[in-house]
Amino acid sequence: MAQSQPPQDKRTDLTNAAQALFYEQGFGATSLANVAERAGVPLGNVYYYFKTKDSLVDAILVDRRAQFDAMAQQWELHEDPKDRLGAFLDMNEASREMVTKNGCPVGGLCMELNKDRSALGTKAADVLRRYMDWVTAQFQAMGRADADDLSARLLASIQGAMLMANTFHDPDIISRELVRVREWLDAM
Amino acid sequence: MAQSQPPQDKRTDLTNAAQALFYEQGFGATSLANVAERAGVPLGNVYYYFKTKDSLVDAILVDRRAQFDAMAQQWELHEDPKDRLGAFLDMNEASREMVTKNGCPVGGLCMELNKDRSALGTKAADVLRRYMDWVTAQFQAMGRADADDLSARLLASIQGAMLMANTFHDPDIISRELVRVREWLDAM
DNA sequence: GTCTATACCACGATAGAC
DNA sequence: GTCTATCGTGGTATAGAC
Repeated sequence: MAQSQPPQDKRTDLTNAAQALFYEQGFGATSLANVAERAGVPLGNVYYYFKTKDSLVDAILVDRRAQFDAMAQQWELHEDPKDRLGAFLDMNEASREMVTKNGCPVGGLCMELNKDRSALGTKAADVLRRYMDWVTAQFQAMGRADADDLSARLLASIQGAMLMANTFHDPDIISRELVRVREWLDAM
Repeated sequence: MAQSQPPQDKRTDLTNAAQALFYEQGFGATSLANVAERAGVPLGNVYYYFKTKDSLVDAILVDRRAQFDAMAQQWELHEDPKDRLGAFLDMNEASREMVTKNGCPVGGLCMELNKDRSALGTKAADVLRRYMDWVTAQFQAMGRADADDLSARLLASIQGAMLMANTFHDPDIISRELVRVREWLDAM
């Protein structure tokens, strides 16, 4: 009974390595040998934890969703939904340097996995959908009837700023867009 | 002297096929065999026109720039710079179904080629930069001192809407964003 | 559960006949 | 200029000893 599933550590090492590499290089450009090396695990052993490469990216998509849920839980400590959205914007501001280097972790996967692979594309979209739903909920709490539209607008402006910041290597594009979003929110 | 360089047709067939496939599937996911087949050219012959796969995507980047220049030339028939930007928005509205299926042709390449390949990433960024510069020029013609910032804002909102429309398979995200951009422009 | 060796295939690129 | 055949590499995935 003791330690029925103890070597989950290795599995975690693999998902962490994969998450980093898929983000930095993209899914297609990352080999399982890369992941194994970064995780300090022999290549052959990867297949004990993940039958296919697809199932590995599937696992990191689940991780990303859980990471969002954990952050959202913190943001929801604010009473005012407007402050919750402000906390969400703070997170985006804090990650601007990373995003300028490698793009949006979620948006990048959505774009790449939607290119051909309908199965994985849908699962990547589910992660972004989680962002959408949460932001929508905040606008609803603010009593806005057009919460869904406002949410799409907020996320689109951030996604676009992240893509341009990444393309032009300029983190200020993100900062300036976030300032505008804050003004727009404050005026509501 | 007659027909000194007549078989440029085959080269054009190859770049057209590559442009379509890189857009639909991404650069990394498209093999030269795919391109050759789509163009109706035997695989080995591809290398007569393009020494490497990189030089092929390089050529289609040049094409995309030329395609933009040709469109911009049309838009500039409008006297009022605000109308020129309106024509640019019309183009985006017209391509919303295509973008919903496969994402932004320029943004997609910028994201993918910026992931690892610094050389090609810069060249892809140059295409988006061309959009930026043109939009900036219109805002300058409108007498706006913050033309560069306004341009980044306009393009970011469109890029973000395109990414979300593609992710969620919903072209209306693009249309709604374009309506807002038009209102924002009209109020200037 | 772990790791080595390897099967198998697809890709980019080249050689060389025509 | 065109096309076939193929080389070499590197990828996913598996077999099987430990």
